[in-house]
Amino acid sequence: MGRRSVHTPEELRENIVVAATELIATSGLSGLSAREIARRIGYSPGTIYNVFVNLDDLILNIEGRMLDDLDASLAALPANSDPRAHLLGLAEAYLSFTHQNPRLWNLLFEHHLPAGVDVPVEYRDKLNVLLERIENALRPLAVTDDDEADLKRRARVLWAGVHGITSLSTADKLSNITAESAWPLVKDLVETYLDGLKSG
Amino acid sequence: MGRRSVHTPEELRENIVVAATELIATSGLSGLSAREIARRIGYSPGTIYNVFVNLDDLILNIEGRMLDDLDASLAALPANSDPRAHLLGLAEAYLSFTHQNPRLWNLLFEHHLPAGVDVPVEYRDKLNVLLERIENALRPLAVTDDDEADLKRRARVLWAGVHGITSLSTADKLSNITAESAWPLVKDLVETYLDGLKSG
DNA sequence: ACCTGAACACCGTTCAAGT
DNA sequence: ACCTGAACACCGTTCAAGT
Repeated sequence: MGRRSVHTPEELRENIVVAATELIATSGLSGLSAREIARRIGYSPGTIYNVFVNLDDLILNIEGRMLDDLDASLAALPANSDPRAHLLGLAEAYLSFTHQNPRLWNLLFEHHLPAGVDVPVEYRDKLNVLLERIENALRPLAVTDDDEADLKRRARVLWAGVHGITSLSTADKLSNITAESAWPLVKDLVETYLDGLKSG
Repeated sequence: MGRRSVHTPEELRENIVVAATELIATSGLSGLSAREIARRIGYSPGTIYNVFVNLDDLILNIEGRMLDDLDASLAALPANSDPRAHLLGLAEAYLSFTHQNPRLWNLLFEHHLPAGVDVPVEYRDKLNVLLERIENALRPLAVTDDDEADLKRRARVLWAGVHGITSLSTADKLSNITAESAWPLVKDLVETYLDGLKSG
C-alpha cells in the first residue's frame, strides 16, 4: 500500500473521469459509484477522495466538459445568413449532440446538488455562453420596440422549450406520448415560435 | 413477530404511500428509502415488499396519483370561450400545480425504470388524457388544411415546451440562466407559439 | 507524499422462521 | 396469514496507518 505513483496525478484524474463517464453513459447516474470507479481504475475507493472532494465534485467536472463539447459543436457550425435557417441549424446540432450520448446528457438535469449548495460560477458562465449563441441568432429577428431583455427572455424560452422536447427524448419518455421522434417536434416548436415573433 | 394486524391491508398500503410521499416531498427521490419508510410507519423493511413489489412499483403508484390530481386540477378550471385565454389558463394551472410540490413533481422525470421495463399502460393513458385537454383547447385554433395529426403534434410540442421551462424551475435550475420566474417565460412561449399558428 | 483498507453509517431485497 | 429480522450484496466517505 501507499505511494505507487504508477500514474501521474493528471493521469489518475483523467482515469477517474473516463471511468465515471463510461459508467454514466452505460447506466445513467444510478450506475455511478465511487467503489466501482475504483475497481475499474485499479485503485482503492479512498483514492478518489484524494482527487475529487466527493462524487458531486466529480460529476460537476464531467458536466463542465460536456458543456464545453457542446459549445465546440455549435461553434463548428457553418455560418448562415438566413436567421431562421441559422436557428434551425443550431437546434438540429443541439438535438444531435444530446442524442450522441443520451444518458450522459441527462446527467445535467438528473443530478442535483445538496440543498443550499449552488453550482460553481464557471458552470453558470458556460450556460450563458451557450445562450448568447441563441441571442445572437435571434437578434436579426427583433422588431423595432424590442429591447435586450426581450431578446434574453426569448433565447431562454426557445432553449427551454427545445430542452423540454429533447430531455423527454433522451430520458426515453417521449415514446410515452407520441410515436414521432424529437426532431419534427423541435422543428415545429422553433418554426412556430419564430413565426409568432414576426406576427406578435 | 408476525401477524399484528393492527392495520388493515388498505391502511398499511396508505401509510406506506404517505410516508414515501413525504420523504420525496422533503428530500426528493434520493431521500426515499424502503428502510426509512419502514421506520416511519413502525414496520420492518420486509413488510413493504409484501405490499409493493419494489420501490419502483411504489413510485409508479405515487406518480399515478399525481397525474390524477393534476387532471382533477385542470378539470376544475372554469370554462372559457376564448381559446387563447383557455390555453393560457391551462398553462397557468399546470404551472401552479407543479409548483405546489416541486420535488414531488420532479419525480415524474427523475425516476427511471430499469432498462427494458416500460411504464404501465394505465400510466400512459393518464398522460394521454392530459394531452387531450390541450388538443381540445387547441382545436378551435386550427386552420383549414390541418388534420388531426397536426393537432396532436402541436399539443405535444406545446406541452413539452412548457414542461421544459417548468421542469427547470421545479428542479431549481432556472435560476442558473435567468432572474425571471417561470410564469413570464411560459406565457411568452404559449402566446408566441399561438401567434405563430395563426401566421404560419 | 501517496495510497490503502478497515470502519461507520447507510442502502434494496429476499426469505426462513416465528406467531 | 402476516410480519420479522438476519442475511447478502451493495453504497459514500473518512482517516489512521503503512510504504
